[in-house]
Amino acid sequence: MKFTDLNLSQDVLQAISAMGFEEPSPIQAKAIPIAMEHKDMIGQAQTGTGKTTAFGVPLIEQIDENREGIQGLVLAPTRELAIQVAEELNRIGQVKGVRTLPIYGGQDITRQIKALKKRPQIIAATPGRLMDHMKRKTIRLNQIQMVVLDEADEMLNMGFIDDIETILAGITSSYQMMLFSATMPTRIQSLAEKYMNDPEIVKVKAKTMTVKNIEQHYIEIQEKRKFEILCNLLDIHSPERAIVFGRTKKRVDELVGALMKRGYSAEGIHGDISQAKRNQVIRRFKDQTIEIMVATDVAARGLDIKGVSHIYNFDIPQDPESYVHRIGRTGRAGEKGQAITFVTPREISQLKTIEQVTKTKIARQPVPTVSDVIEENKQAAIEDIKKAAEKGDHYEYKQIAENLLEDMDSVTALAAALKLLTKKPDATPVTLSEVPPIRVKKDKGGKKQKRRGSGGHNRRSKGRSRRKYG
DNA sequence: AAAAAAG
Repeated sequence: MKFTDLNLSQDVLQAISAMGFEEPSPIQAKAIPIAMEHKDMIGQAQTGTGKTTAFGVPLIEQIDENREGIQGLVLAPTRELAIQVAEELNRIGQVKGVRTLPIYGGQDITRQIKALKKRPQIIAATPGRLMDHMKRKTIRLNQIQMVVLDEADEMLNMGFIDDIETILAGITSSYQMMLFSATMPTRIQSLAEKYMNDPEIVKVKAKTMTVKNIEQHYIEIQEKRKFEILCNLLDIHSPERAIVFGRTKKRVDELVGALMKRGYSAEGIHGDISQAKRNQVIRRFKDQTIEIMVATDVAARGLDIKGVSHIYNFDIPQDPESYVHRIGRTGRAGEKGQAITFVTPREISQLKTIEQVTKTKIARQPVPTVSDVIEENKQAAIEDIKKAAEKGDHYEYKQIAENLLEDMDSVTALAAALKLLTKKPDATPVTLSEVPPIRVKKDKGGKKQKRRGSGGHNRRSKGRSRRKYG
């Protein structure tokens, strides 16, 4: 099947082909025709299945670019995701002239208000800031024709369901709705029942859900040795782009510091880092100014960055779902990817759970040693010499080399040069502070945790007492 | 216990 079989406008087809797409992914092939008939739709699809284009194409097609007012609304759980969705929609809508504006917290609101005055037809938003605009009446939702809930289960996990309901209640026009979610918990189902009109359900089969082109391994390792081993792995793999996932914000900060101390180009991203900085880190990671991005789970979901060759779970993820999302940042668009998870002996049972739930075998890998690194560096030095020899711009060195060979034999000279070229592993000492252990959820059959009744908004008091030190 | 999201 081709995009040209989907009854799309010339403008959209041209934009898609400029983006380098020819064949729709399974979810796109199913979702686009349904949505084009103005039907409500639920898409159960994991990360990396081409969801954004699946809702983006019908969304853009249905926009009247000559009309004023916001006609399309996409809600996403994280700011980065909102930005990324807006970028993708802008690409799809480029030829047709449909403009999408990202609306998210942490960015100067007057700047957003100014941008809203330029009349985007679509906004891609995180819930909090959108509600802020609604209260300020700087956004009108009386022209909305299509609403998309992206990563709905994650928005549920993050406690956005009430916000979503508030937002939906604030839309005065009638609209078509598309909902995307990797899982379908009851609360999502009831949300769908309440707000959707006889939705068609599109599932992407488990086969395409599992991420086949990602090599998955784990290394059993003591907490204290994690950093050394991470460095060894980075040296051996020399990844094009790598994401290192840590469990806490503090952990991420410390890892970045430690990596930089060892001379790696790494920057961190987590919820306490300013939004401007977060955006900058993503940009720098994309354009390869930095090779390593260290992140909390803020970057686990949905981020679509090309050329992420390696994922390192420095700390094992909380739950199987998080695992799937984290490793899904690699192996995108048919590329190959490697995911390596550090597991301390006490965390082995969690790894087993991940294997069971994801129905994949995660193979154990031996701990890479310093001599592995040196071996790898030797190979790299050899490659460098070969490449330089092929390049042939070393004319000025030839005479020196010949002089040198009068004093010693060629093997000795080359061996010495190779030794000099072989990088030594950096052993700058670093210490990371301890990370609090994960409390393992025990599901003692039947007793389900329930949310407290309505009005049970968990508000944090300002003067919340905090234990200082011991 | 931690993370995200409105300041």
